[in-house]
Amino acid sequence: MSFSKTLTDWYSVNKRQLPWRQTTNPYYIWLSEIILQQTQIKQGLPYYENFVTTFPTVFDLANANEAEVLKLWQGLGYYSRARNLHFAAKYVVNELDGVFPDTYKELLKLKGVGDYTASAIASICYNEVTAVVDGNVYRVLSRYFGIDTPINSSKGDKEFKALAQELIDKKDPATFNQAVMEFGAVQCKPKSPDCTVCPFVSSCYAFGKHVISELPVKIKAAKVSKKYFNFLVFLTPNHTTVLEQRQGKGIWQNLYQFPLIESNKPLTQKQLELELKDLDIIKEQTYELSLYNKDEIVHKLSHQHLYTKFWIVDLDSNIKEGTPIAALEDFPVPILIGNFIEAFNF
DNA sequence: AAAGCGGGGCG
DNA sequence: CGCCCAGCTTT
Repeated sequence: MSFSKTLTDWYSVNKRQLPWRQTTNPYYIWLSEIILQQTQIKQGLPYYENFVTTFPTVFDLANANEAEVLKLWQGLGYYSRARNLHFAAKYVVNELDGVFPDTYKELLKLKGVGDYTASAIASICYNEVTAVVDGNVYRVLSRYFGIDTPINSSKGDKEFKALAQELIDKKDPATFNQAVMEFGAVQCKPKSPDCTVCPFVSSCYAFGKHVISELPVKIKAAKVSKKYFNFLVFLTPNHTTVLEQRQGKGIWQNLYQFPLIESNKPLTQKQLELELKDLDIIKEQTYELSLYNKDEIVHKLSHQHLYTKFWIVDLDSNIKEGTPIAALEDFPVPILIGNFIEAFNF
């Protein structure tokens, strides 16, 4: 039996029921694919439900403010996905009369849509024969065929894409693509897959050679850097604080946070007080400074570890541009800030 | 080609 | 603690 047939037979028996499998509406498929980039289904599912409920059509999404979109995305990470999602929705509405692109090539023009996502939408919604290559596909193909080209290299990119394109079922690319991903997620898992119940066991290279745990090959990432974050939580007599929007290019772009003093080493209270003198908010003010968390909160990103202290700055008088404490929940914030807001007794 | 970008879950 | 997740964009 062919690779494709074995795979799709497995899929017909083992596939999970998921909301985006009940539709071929490109708007919903697009939403699901963006949400699921680098994200496990269990984590992305509630966000998908929220998005389709809040923004039932691409017009609703396009008409929203970016902050509303980011708020709904809060906690999911990789926030450029949300910004690009919103940008692309406006593009579809304003430039394409709300009609989604219907080819791989045109889909690629949407911000946030790369090779994988364009292939997924084109195949699932329009039956275009273009193979998806995601983390699951890398794993399944590298093991079954014994390919040790690093998956995070340009050579690996081309090699696996070409192989998947050979294997894909030309008559039903949508089912094949979803089947290979589902197979990778459910059966050919990263750790300790149960090969005794695998339909490919008799012909799988990695199983035969006992190299399951060595495939796929991936070039290791550089070591993570450490940063020291000092957030200033201002409190005023009339129950406001200060929240600012992150600018520039780094992490959490366009999300909100408490005023931040970043340093290369941990700051003592004395060192921080010196920094405070330069702040506009503090000028001419008397205040009382206290440290909220004695032990630093370590927030781990893919390649940064953020050693975080929250400093409470109790001001004697009110300020002009304060954010009412009651309005805090309306702003999109990084989960690190969100956790603090939830825990702190304002 | 390499770096940057989140947060959660698992062994 | 390291690794992985329905990857993309920028440098």
